Amino acid sequence: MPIRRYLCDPHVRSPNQQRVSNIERILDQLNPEQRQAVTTTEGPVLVIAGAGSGKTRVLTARVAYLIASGIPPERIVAMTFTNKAADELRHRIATLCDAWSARRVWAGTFHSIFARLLRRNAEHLGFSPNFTIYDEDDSLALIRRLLKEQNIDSKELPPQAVRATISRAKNDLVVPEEYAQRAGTPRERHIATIYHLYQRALRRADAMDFDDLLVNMIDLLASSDELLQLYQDLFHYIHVDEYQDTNSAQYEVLKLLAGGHRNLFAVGDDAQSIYSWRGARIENIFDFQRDFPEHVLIRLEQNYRSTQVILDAANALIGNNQQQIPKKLWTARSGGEPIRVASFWDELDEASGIVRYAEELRARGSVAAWSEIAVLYRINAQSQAIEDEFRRAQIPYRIIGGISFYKRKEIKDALAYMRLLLNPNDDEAFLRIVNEPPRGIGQATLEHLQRWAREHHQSLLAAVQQARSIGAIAKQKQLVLEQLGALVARTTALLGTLPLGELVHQYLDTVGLLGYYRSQSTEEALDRFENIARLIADITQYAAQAAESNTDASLAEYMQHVSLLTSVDEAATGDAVQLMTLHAAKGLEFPVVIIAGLNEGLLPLVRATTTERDNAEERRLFYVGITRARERLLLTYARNRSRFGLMEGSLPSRFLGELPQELLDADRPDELRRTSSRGLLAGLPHAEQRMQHRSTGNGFRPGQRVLHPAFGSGTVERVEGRGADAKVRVRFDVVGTKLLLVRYAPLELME
DNA sequence: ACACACGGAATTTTT
DNA sequence: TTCCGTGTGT
Ligand SMILES: Nc1ncnc2c1ncn2[C@@H]1O[C@H](COP(=O)(O)OP(=O)(O)OP(=O)(O)O)[C@@H](O)[C@H]1O
Repeated sequence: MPIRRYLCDPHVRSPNQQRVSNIERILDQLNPEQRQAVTTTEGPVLVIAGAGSGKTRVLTARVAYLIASGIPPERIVAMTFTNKAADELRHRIATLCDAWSARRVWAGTFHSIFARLLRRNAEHLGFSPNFTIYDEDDSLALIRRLLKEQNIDSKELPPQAVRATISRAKNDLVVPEEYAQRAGTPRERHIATIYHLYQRALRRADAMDFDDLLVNMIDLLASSDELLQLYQDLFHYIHVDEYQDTNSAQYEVLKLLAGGHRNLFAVGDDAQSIYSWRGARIENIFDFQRDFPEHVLIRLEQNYRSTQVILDAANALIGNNQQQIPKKLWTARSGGEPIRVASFWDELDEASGIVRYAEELRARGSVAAWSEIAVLYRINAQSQAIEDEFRRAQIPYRIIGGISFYKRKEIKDALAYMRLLLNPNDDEAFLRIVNEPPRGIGQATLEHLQRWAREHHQSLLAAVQQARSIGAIAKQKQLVLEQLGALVARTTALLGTLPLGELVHQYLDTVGLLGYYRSQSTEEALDRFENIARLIADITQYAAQAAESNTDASLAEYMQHVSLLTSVDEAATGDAVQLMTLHAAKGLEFPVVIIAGLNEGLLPLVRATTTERDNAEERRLFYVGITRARERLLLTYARNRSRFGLMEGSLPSRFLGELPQELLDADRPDELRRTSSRGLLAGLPHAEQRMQHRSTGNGFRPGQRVLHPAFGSGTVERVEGRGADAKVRVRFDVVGTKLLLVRYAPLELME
């Protein structure tokens, strides 16, 4: 069936003065290659280009160009990596075109755009429009419950591992049946069972997890020709930013949506692919070329962001990766400050060194604002020391990502109460709040309740509303439960009749959550109380804003917004140094970038399961970090780092040795030299080299002598399981036998 | 049902 | 060091 093509050639339309000048304005800011990418509006276009070459700028300009050419904004989709990036895109569109268009463009993460579409069409898939989006905690709690029901010991099969496996299966488009068929080991068969039950439970709870938002979107489009046609036609121009980090499920949807018109525009850089652990496939770049053979491939080669020095360092580093798409990248900004490589005694010293560096830049006037400085690190835990130092120096700083406000316990409890108003089948939410504040409902009562609910095919909330008929539960508790149920029902009926903030306030008050925290005098309780107050204020503000812009001010809308927030989305306030992980820095740029913790084992992060492929990804991660910098780069490492509260010697990262030494201004240049040319083991101390052998195949065998930093030496007695979840029973010479998870335990093989 | 102490094990990255 | 999860006592 041919798809109706949308008329969009600007030359065919009546030349409107305003429009033409807009188009000129948009194209003026681009170089010829960029312009080609923007004006090639029909058919598939793939832009593969290095860091800072203007990929995001091109994508934005293209959306603006289409709008200026008369394409209705609601027919344009732009998939971004974060909501914040989507907001920025909208903002740019508002300037380049107009605010009305900016609001109507479909800009957002895959997850948030799909969530919208799924709500509109929920019935097609047997969900209600108010379905709940389960976050990781909800999934995990559910999986724990299922494991218990199946009498599977959570030590044998860690819930987290099950969750990760299921998530990965979904992103790879492996459905439960298929997973079950492929399951070979007992462990896999257990996971297959849980996977199946998990999906059934989600359905019953009228809930989807993050991954379902992708999978169900595919199901939706695949299940109905009519819907597929509708959306193929509506979304006439599809854009994808950070294409190198899309996964199979996302690509599948793109193929479906672009199947008719084939107007798919993707920008990416294979050298910046850093989410393979989440199912991202660099191969999607090649699949694009295979599946859209008529595509136009565009390369951008000028970097507008960084100095020559920074770019040279980045290029040299990434050259150490074997497999990559060759790219040229040059900059007109010749020269530049050398890259400082600072060495410190330990991480505290390192943190204060970082703060001193920031202070100096500011004092010298090299930066005009704190926000021009970013501190990047590999893992969130590293932020602590740095944070403390900034606080001590009274320099404003802001942590991007980390533990989000919305992940705090009291906030999640409050949100769970709210979830029940929208979705009475949300058992996970119910279990979260049933005894929060404490109502004297314990395990025994809950088991009775759950049994009754299961036997009567009712949700827990529904069960509670008829608690009096559950004989197994003590009279007094029946009453408590029934009250709770009635309260939820009553509030649900009030939805839409009261201003949202007021309703939530009242609800959380009557339900006893506010009073619970208010009545305790501990600092922690006070904190929690204030956080909930902040949440209510946030809701009130959200509702007001929504009312102002004439969009839906409903609770459902707010909950959706909150569920799909990404860690970097929280709004910036004031002038502050930015602290974040290297992952969170993707797509950003700063005049000054400080990368902390350039230590072997930390960047690259080495774990028991580390492979050479992981290592290449660590290198890309460092590449992303370096290329965020415009003017100045400071790289730091510590010669000692504490692990488990124990100080240990630590070596500078092998990656430092991969940077051209003439670009560096290093405290201890001799330390950075490459010990041997290449390979996973290069530059590792002896103990760590031995440790590596384990992951490269020389596994544990009974009788093998091993060394553990805390338990000392011992002998392997037994090996259970294989791969990531293998366990070893070790009889230590001093402390006796222990069962250790190979993946985590810092065990070394001894000769 | 719940508060508390104890012991044991361990540190990724996040839509 | 700090987080869990389990077990104990009220
Ligand atoms: N033609 C141009 N003229 C002037 N500045 C440009 C041009 N193209 C891009 N820039 C600037 O270069 C910087 C990098 O652009 P952008 O973020 O779009 O690159 P990118 O390829 O998406 O980067 P990355 O992949 O590293 O995130 C931005 O500050 C942008 O404004």
